[in-house]
Amino acid sequence: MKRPDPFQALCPTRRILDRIGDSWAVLILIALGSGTLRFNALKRRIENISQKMLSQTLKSLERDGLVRREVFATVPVTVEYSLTDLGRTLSQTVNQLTLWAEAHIGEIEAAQQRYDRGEGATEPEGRAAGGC
Amino acid sequence: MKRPDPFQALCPTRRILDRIGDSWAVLILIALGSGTLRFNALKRRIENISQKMLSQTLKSLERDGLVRREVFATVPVTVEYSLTDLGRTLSQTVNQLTLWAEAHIGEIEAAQQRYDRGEGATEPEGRAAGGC
DNA sequence: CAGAATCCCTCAAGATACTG
DNA sequence: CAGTATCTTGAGGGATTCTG
Repeated sequence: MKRPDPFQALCPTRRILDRIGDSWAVLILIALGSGTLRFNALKRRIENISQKMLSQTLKSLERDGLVRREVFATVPVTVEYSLTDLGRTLSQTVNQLTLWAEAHIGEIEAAQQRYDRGEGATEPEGRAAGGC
Repeated sequence: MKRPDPFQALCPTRRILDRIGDSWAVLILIALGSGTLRFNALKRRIENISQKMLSQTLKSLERDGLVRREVFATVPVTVEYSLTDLGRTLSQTVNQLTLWAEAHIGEIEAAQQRYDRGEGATEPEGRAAGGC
């Protein structure tokens, strides 16, 4: 049997990779990883996301079966978003990535400074490394 | 201590996530995961990548300390690319993602069809439709 | 509150051509 | 072979406005 080849542009696996490539989608997955959230709560949680991108990304995540959308007929209407079982497994996998990032961010920044020092970096760099 | 918060736009962790978001970078990481490759070999391996994006992405991966570039003074010149130790650990982490993708592509495609069909059903279908 | 619909504009990526 | 240097485009995303 043939395994999916991510190097071929039309490969389904490639499509998943592209979804991960969507920064907003990943942030939503992470945000919902710690529990159900309403639309505006999600918007407040993820700094700088526009409501357009939020609703658009949520819709495509729902379409992929990763996020569940529940509407409650209150006044005004209430909409809750949560991860499906499938979404939860992806969210956990993505979390591995953020763990890697947190563990290795220091090495990466060190490498960058080394690199920039080797090439024609004429600017006196004053960047502070470390957490947020 | 303060943990990195990926929801803040300037967070280092967010920058790593964005790097993963770079589809070409991920494909290069995967390609080099199975061994050293020369520039044009890499280009042949990854369908549809332009030489511009290849050299550009390689440069930033090198800057991040993920990829090692070695030049041999042959005629014409030979350049070999390989993963650093750091790059290898990231490549393996990314591989988890492709494994997830291969395992769940069927569920996702089923969900999409359900959604496109007027979002009536809620039954989880386990049928696999993947494969390139 | 939870979105849909518009306009608008940048900038990332492709195509092409040239070089050491 | 292994790149660099321009030019051009188009679609992704921001800002804004409107609605059930």
